Amino acid sequence: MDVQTLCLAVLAHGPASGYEIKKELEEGAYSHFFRASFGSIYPALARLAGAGLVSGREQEQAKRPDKKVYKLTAAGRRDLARRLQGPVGPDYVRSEFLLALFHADLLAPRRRRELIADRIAALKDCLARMDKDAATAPEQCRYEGIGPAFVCGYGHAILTAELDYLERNRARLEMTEASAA
Amino acid sequence: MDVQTLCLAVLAHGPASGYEIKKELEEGAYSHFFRASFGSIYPALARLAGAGLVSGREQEQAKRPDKKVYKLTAAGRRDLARRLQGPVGPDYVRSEFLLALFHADLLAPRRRRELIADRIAALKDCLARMDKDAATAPEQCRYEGIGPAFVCGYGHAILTAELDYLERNRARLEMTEASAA
DNA sequence: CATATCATGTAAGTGGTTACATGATTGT
DNA sequence: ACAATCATGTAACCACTTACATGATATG
Repeated sequence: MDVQTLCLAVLAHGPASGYEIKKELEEGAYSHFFRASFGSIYPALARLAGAGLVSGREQEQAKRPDKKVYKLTAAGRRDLARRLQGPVGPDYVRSEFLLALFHADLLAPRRRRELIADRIAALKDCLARMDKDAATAPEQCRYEGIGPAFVCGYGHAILTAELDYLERNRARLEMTEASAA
Repeated sequence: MDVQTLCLAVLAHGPASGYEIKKELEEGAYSHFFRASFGSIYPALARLAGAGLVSGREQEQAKRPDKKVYKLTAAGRRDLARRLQGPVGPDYVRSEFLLALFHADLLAPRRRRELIADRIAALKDCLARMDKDAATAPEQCRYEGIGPAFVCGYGHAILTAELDYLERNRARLEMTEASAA
């Protein structure tokens, strides 16, 4: 699953520029299950346009640089649907946090506490943003429909479980080596 | 966080060959938060050996190809500890499953059912294996100590939350377009 | 006065995967 | 017979990231 498919997917919810797609990926709902940088988004968009799957139109802006707003073509929407029919690969997860905690025995107690505290803060922050997003104007939301709602609920459930686990079990890990032995 | 660090991490729990490290990564506890292929493991091991962080010794085997068993040197263990002190980056997740469900409106009802059913089966399978592993001989386990136990519990909590969410909410998604509209 | 946001794009570099090469042994 | 497991390694390829190039406007 490459960045091209990802751009197609974001554009399925409405027109956007490369810059806006990036923002969507790092702040929006997609941030929980995908990522991409400018260096891959812009070339992907150019190739999609070349293949006729998206159409871009230059848009002038007052007091801001011009931007190229892309939108899905009919062919692009069909292509996305076709790509989503294909077999889904397994989730790919890479967590430096869990790698570090897996080796808690090599970590100083304060380092363990720091890791856990930071993660708890990040989880709370993320959950707060999700709750706020869900509360504000369900009509004017960029993502409507059953799919986004289902996936957001999925992400919310995972984050809640993580937070719950950490709060219940942090004491086990934060003991000093001496008391743990 | 590269494959070298990962190899160092696996070897911190005991000596292993490249082949065994790969198995550990796709079947063992690490599979939940990291991945790597032979094409990256063997060169990583060679470079670690060159840097004196691991030492390899050829081991002949009856009725099996020879293998090179690597183990951490004192310098390697120090180096791993140092690497784990560094700031941990954010988790990297890439889920084709969630990308597909995010666009449930482009999926046929039976496709949605198929995706959910497959995922539920995979989750149950994974949880069953974890429960079995946890039950059998805590003494002879490759991974002992608080770190692995904590991380396994973490993974278990996430998988359980996913399974729970899917079973509670699958009906929302599996309705036909007609009844959903 | 410096930093952040908005905005697009390219080039170099990297870190990885896939496929290939090789071959005995064990299970179906 | 055929596929899977055990076992190591290389080479070609690929997608993606980082850094660079450019520049206006807003914010602290």
